[in-house]
Amino acid sequence: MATIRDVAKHAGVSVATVSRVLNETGYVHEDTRKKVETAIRELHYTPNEVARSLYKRKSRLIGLLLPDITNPFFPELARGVEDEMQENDFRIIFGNSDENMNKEKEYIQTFEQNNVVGVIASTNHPDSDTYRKLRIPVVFLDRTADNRPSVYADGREGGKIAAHEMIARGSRQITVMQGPKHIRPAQDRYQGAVDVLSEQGVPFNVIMTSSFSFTEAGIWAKELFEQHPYTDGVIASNDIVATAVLHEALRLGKKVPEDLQIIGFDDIPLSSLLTPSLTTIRQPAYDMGRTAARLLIRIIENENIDQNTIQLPVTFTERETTRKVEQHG
Amino acid sequence: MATIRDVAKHAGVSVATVSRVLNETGYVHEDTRKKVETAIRELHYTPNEVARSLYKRKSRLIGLLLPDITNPFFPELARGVEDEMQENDFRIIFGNSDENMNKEKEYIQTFEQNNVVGVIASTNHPDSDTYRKLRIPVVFLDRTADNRPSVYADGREGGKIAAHEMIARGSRQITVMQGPKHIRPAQDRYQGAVDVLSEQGVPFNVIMTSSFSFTEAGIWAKELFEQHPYTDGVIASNDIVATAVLHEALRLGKKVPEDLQIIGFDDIPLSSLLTPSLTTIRQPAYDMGRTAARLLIRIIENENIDQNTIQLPVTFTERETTRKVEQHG
DNA sequence: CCTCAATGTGGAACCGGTTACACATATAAA
DNA sequence: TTTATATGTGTAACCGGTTCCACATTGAGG
Repeated sequence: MATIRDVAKHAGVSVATVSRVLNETGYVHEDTRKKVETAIRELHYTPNEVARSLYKRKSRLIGLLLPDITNPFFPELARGVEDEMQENDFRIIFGNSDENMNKEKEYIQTFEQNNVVGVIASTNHPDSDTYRKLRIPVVFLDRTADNRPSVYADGREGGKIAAHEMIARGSRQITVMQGPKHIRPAQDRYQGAVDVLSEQGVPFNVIMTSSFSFTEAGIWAKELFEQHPYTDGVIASNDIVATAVLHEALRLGKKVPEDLQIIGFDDIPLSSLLTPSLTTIRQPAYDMGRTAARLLIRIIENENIDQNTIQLPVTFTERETTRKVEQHG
Repeated sequence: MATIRDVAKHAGVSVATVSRVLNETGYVHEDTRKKVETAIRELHYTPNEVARSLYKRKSRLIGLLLPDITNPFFPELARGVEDEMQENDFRIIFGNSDENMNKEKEYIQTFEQNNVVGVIASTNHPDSDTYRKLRIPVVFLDRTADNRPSVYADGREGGKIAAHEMIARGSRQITVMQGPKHIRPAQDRYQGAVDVLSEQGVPFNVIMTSSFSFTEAGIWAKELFEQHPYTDGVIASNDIVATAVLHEALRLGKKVPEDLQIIGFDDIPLSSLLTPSLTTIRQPAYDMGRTAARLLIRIIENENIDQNTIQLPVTFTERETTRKVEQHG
């Protein structure tokens, strides 16, 4: 690999000059620039980012920490982040945390050790020391932290909408699936739904779940219908469990949406391809990723930020696991 | 951030000594080691990986290049790679190529510039200069290249199995969906299926598709039934299009598997949650990822490799979009 | 008691960039 | 003509680690 000194020698100038043309800083005579550029081309030179990063104490890398990329919601998020970062010449060191604080810590440490300029993290503990002590800008994604940069969708509102729509469509024996306790957005959704249901005096049951994994989703679906065989409406904690519930319901011979309505959460890509296609509370995952990336870049580049925490809207995405609401008027 | 010199001063030794205890190289007196370790702890010192990487010309980073993490097959792959790497103290710089040679080049360049020790890539052009000239070990994942390290599943065999099983289950008007031309594994599957169908003299049609995206999958499904309304068996190029075909078939009122059988490819997590659940040719994605990571690590660590290219088996995963085959005997 | 190998430690060069500073030259203003 | 300023370039220190080499010191073997 050619170094800047090779280029300098080849072009008959000093390394400082080469560095200047590389970075377009300081004065460089037009003729000199040409010579240097030729040398760079001839030697196929590309600057060593590591050396650069060492001196500047800043790389062009950012750290991305997500719970589990195997959950189809997160690839969308990741893709949004990546596309925006790519366009701005930042690259990504990526890790899955499995919602596990130790793994998180390990990754955050790696990020620091590699001089990343910023971090985007979906963590359940934004207030932990790990983040408080971090001297690198962080944007929390799909999570909130008071007054720290974050991009998220309004889970509580989503839960409320789900409950409202479920009631409006006539379900009266609703089951709410409470997502994993330690996952904040899951709890928000749950709370939102429960609030509305209580307020409206609609009876409901709760099924607790402890993960979002595909393998376990089926188990909870079974559990649901064993414990509450007569539910006529399920508000699921995300589209994965909603899919499992739908699957189990059909297996049991229930008619969806006639006997049973289901509302999911997230709107993962497959939701619209299910049969019946899944009614869900959509989160604009890709946009969230892009927005978070954009926010982080602005922070890194020291632009002044008008808005630290950005909330993106959730939208009720009506498909076929809910009945049509009667037109009034 | 504390540096090695801070630690040295604090412990009353030279930086060389600190480095020795850090790396467990050379001779260090037990008492000295203790002093240094205390200093490290007291200053919360962690070595700067960038400085290390600069001198050694090797980091603890590896580059992972996948086509599109939004396709549910790849997160499994990625997860396998990550888990194995994590356990061996390697971290990942990640990028999506969108099967686009320019993006690939860009990422490979970033990888080099950041001194990654190895690369895992799903590329359709393993023989391009980009990879030929790369002086960093590469393992091709989900792709083959003669005699270069690679981990993949036997797509051709998968295609054959699909065709055989389809025939064995009585479909006689088979439609094979030919995946994107530029994606090698897709073509292998296609070829495998076509070979068997031709050989057995079973008539079939072909639908060409040009991507694996969710949004377009629906379009091809529609196209399929417009052009070949009487097909009684679809061999899809992957589970995404298979899902779309299933969706469209049900929408058209077809009975699956009675009127129409469908076989997918990959076995993405959602396949088993569809109704009817999807019969598919399973690729052990997670294992493929782990295996590729393991292979790369062995190459990096210069262990001698008995087997350069590792082929993992595909398995016919019988579910509900195919009929039971009659028991003979 | 002497010699040599094993043990223990520090100084300084090095990795490949960036940049502060010194120094020269050309040009414009006084 | 003198002086201030803009333009152009090079030398060397620096970023924070690792490692080569030189230089003790210690202990075993002869």
